[in-house]
Amino acid sequence: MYELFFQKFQEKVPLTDEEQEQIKAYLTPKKLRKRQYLLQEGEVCKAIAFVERGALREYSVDNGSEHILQFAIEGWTISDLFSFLTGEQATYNIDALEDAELVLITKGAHEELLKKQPKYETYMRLLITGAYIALQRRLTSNISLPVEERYTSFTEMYPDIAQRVPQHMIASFMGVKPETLSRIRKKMADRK
Amino acid sequence: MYELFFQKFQEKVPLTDEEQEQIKAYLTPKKLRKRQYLLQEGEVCKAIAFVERGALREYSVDNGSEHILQFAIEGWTISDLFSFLTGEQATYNIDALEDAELVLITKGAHEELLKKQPKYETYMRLLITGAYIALQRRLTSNISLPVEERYTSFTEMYPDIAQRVPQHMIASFMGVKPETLSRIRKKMADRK
DNA sequence: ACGTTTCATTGACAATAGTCAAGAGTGTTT
DNA sequence: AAACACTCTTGACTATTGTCAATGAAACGT
Repeated sequence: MYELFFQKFQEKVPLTDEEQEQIKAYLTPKKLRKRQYLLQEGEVCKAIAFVERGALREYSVDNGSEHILQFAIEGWTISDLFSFLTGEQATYNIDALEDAELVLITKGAHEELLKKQPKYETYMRLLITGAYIALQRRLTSNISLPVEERYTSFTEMYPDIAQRVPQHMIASFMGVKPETLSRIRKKMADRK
Repeated sequence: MYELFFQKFQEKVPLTDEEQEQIKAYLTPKKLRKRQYLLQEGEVCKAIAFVERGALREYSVDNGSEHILQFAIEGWTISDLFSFLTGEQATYNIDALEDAELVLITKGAHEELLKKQPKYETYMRLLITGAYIALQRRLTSNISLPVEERYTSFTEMYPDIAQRVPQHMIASFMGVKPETLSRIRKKMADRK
């Protein structure tokens, strides 16, 4: 249990067996069925979730239309960090696209681990730094590139997600309508 | 010297006088004239820069057109983090929009401080976490909202930047052409 | 104070993306 | 097997944004 979680952890920060056991004591397993919510807008986000198996999405809703901020498959971490850290209401929803097994770090666990295990703080710092750099790149491509090129680089960067997730969600992730993405794919196919 | 740097630091992590002196020893002051580069695409980013005075921008260039990823005025931190951390070539440019005074944390200083001063690591973690949350919000508004609403929330969120920076750079930051922003502003003005 | 560059605005037109509606194909449930 | 929900595609039309070019105003450097 928690194999993938500790594999990813140790890629960033190596741990002794004792340290691993110590951290393990703070983790909570959770299973989620397809379509089940992990978090709904308006609630307070009570945990950071690491995905051991399955696929989730994080999205906001605006006039009834959904905008996907993030996907998370095996090995990824997902949360509404702002709500988690401040205790304010969440502005995002998180739900399961496939049946999923998660490792939760609750708020209490997070605070204790920060106090007691310096390597946890280092891991968190590196995790967020990586997420920040990835997000900068995504934003850069969003303001710089035409939709077609954004789609191409998405499928190249995340071929696994592109296959597992419905197209209209990829459109939503990219910030365009499903019809638009469909037409772009057609144009790309016609050129070949 | 470094007043604002330590003010911002202590807002996140309080320091004793000795700790402050210890950290101060690792910092490097730097002045930049308007239009001068702090970093050019292709170089390796050698420092994280904190702005004591003045204004900078970070941007990428794509077919001759510039796309602004970030502004940084007094109290903000700016860097090509990916290049800084990995030693790879920078993909962004950073230059001064106004004469500026900076506090630099060089790569060597960063590594030493991480080893010797746990509060520095905590500060970095909190700094990047805040930047990450802000970036998530910006991306959400980019994929969710029409240009006009993005412009309004930009001017409300950063009225100081909106005043100090040329309009075409705000357009670039938002991912639209200067003509488009100009027309949107006209439409907003006409409605009143 | 001068000439030069940078900026913002506007117009005419082209390209791109959104909207609304219909239909076909899948897979699931009962 | 029939009914249903979900997904993707396509067409016709609208709205938004980009492109190119010109102009006037402001800011800048010397």
